Amino acid sequence: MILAEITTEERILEAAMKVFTRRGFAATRTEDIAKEAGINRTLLHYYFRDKQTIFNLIFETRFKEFFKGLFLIFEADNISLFDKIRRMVDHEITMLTKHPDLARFIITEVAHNPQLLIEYGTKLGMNPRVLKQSFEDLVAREVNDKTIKPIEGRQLLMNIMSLCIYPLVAKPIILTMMNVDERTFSQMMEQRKEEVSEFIINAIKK
Amino acid sequence: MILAEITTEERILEAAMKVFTRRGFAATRTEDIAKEAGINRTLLHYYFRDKQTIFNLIFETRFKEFFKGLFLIFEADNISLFDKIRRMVDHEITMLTKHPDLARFIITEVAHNPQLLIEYGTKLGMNPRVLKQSFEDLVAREVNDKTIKPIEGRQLLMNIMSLCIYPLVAKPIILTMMNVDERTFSQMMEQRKEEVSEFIINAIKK
DNA sequence: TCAATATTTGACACAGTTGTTAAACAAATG
DNA sequence: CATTTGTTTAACAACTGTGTCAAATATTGA
Repeated sequence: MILAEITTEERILEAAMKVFTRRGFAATRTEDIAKEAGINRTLLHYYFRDKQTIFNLIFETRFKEFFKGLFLIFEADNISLFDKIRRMVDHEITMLTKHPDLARFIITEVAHNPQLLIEYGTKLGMNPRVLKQSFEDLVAREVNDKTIKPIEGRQLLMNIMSLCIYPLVAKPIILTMMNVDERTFSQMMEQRKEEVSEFIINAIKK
Repeated sequence: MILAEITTEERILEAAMKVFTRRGFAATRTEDIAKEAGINRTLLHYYFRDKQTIFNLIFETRFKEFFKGLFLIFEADNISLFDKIRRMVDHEITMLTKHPDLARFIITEVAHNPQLLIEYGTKLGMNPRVLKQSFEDLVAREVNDKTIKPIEGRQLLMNIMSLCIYPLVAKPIILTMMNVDERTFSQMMEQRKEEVSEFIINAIKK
């Protein structure tokens, strides 16, 4: 086995990532993962105990992917609110465009099993309340200084997340309803990277 | 069987609605539906052929629930853009707050089987393109008249939908991440009915 | 009360999924 | 070449879920 090549173990994880993310835990068959990886089911158990074990590995990775960058921006200090918004929007849309099924996957799995959020959240050392608080404080300060219109930090945060995440979550619906192809959709998302930040800033600036 | 009482058939459909909406098709067991309805599995097959039949009935109902009101507003004539936005936002948030799992259900089922959207869309006589076009025309006119900042109709539409729908879709995540209880969440959604329209209008008005 | 209808029980066949095992085979590595 | 490691094949047991059926029982309406 040459080092530069990807190992079978990685191929399996890669395949599991695809299938689990597309179909979710319940609808995924281990056979589907094996087929996607180009191996058979026995080999899958040779490397990993069972379906649940693989899922946990995948979920941890994808969970991190979904939240990590965002929390880095939350933490970032000495950045103006508007710049923070610009960074968040750009990061979220860029990341989700690269992984179009990621948000839907995380949301539906957490909806089916809310415990996952607690478990992997703490496992990755996230402290939502502290980080969220820092953003809410930042917003409250700007409101107080009357540099932006009055708005609650958590409502603004929800708005930012909504505008970035929803289009990807609802992508299968949007493609049909708006009658656009994959290529056009990508262009629309590209366009949003700029426009959404300005949309938000226009909405709140005085 | 007294007429005023709900029939067993209705009890089953009611139960199926709850379970399917919460868990989706793949993760739902007919046993779960029977238990939720307080009857046994055999009776379920006595009234309905099979799981798929029940699912189709449920999906059609919920699909209509999700899209109907929105399309009515789309169609509505002689309404200013801003009023149309206000109506859409109010309707969407009100409807989704009443049915918190509805949006996630429709989105995930359509993501698993895009054909559903085509099938039930045409079945219910929706013509997305025509309706969407009327909205895009309205926006284009306002942009042309320079009464609002330049924005594509479809981007604006996506923004409106995002701001209304995402918070409900991501509710299980938001509850934990923002550390709020059901009651507080409801209040936040109530607040959004007013604030989101104004947020949008501020974002686009000149 | 009688007959029709609704509901439960228990059993069953069938299909699908999961996880395991033994044996054979292939590839790579010393 | 001999050995280890990776992989496939085939078969299997256990379990779960679906759909069906016959018989027994309960409920209702005529």
